[in-house]
Amino acid sequence: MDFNEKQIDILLAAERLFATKGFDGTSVRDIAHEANVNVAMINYYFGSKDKLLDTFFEWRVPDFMINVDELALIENALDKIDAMVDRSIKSMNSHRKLYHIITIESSLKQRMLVSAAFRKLKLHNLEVISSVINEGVAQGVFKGGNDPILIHSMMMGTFMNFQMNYSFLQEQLRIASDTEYARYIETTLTQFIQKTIKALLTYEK
Amino acid sequence: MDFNEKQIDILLAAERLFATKGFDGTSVRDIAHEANVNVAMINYYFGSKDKLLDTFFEWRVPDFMINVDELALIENALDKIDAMVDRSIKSMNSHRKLYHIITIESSLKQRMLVSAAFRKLKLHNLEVISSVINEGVAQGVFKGGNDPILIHSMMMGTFMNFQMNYSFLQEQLRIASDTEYARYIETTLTQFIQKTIKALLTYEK
DNA sequence: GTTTAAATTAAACGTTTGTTTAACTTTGTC
DNA sequence: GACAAAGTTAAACAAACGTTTAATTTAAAC
Repeated sequence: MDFNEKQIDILLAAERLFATKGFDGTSVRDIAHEANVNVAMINYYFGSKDKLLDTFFEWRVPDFMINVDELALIENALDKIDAMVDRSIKSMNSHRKLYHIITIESSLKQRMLVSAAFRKLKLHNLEVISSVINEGVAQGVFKGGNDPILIHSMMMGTFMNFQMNYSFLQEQLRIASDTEYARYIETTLTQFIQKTIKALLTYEK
Repeated sequence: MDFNEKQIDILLAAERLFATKGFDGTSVRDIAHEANVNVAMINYYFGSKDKLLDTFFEWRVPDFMINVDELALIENALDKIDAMVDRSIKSMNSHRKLYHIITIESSLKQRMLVSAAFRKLKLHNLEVISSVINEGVAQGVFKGGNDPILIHSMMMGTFMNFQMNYSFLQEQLRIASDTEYARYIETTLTQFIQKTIKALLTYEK
């Protein structure tokens, strides 16, 4: 999957506009204008607006996959949790606007290609977190009886909530800039999720 | 705010369609057809499509407010957490499709009226959870140093994640019907969030 | 330098969008 | 039963939508 300069202009323009106005709220003319290309170029290169979204997501999806090899090097189960959360949040946060619109689009309609690719991504990440937890349980570090699906949902949902309610949370947390908000997510929020998972996995009752 | 039969037909039709196709993805003709009314009736009664969404949300927003009086009767801090989570999830779950589209819409653009009402709602619920936690800390039941904003985000985000990825989660949890899924949210998911919050608030490190 | 394919353009395509109009029917009031 | 207001309708509105066309320019190959 390699694109020429103009195609990348279009993909990046689409990313910016989808993130602020959503898929349906963005017209191909908006994208063409933002990318400084003729309207017809979008259909010429990508076929259709729907296929542009599909292509776009497939272009980005590898960035969201949790790197298993990296985790394999870590022995301590608690450290593994920390690392996994850290990498997950960092990758989602670096393309958080894309993650935002993909979540919205695949939740609204079953756009086949996007939803299928998104499903594979979630499945991969779910399997990673499952194996990390199971390993910790086997080592006797973690208590059993916790469904990885719920922990995965908690992590993803808490992060997504920071995406979807960002203006409310910026206000509440008294954060002025977007960059400071991004930093907050990669420090305080990350630590919170790490702490939450570890608290859960070692909780008595 | 009282509506006649036909207006309620329109509001309910809009709720169904917005939930499945989103706001931008739903046309006024779709709504008119679903509600078995003429297209012009929507503008006649609500002014515009945007105002319909505003009116719609203001119509439903009281259902999402956590009832403070109910919580005041409970003395034990842990029980109070349980009750608060239970009521929050139940109210969101009973109108979960609406909550879904409101979150999406207010995250995409600053629809003034909707966002303002939604902001007030979140502020109210955040204050409730803050006071419950602070009370528990004052009683010595909870450890201090936990930001209520993060706990609130975790609860809302985890629930919302079950809304936005429901087809993926239905598959993973091997749940066949929507009603069974709703029941899962009100039992297993609710217990998970309750446990998570209590684990956090009593966690050592 | 000619030929062929790819890239790019402005214009037009047919639909669909939200909204308004103007005619008509129903309902309630005196 | 006449009158006014409210409710309801089919039709039309202009604007925006995604997409396609046909003409033109650019680039590459021989």
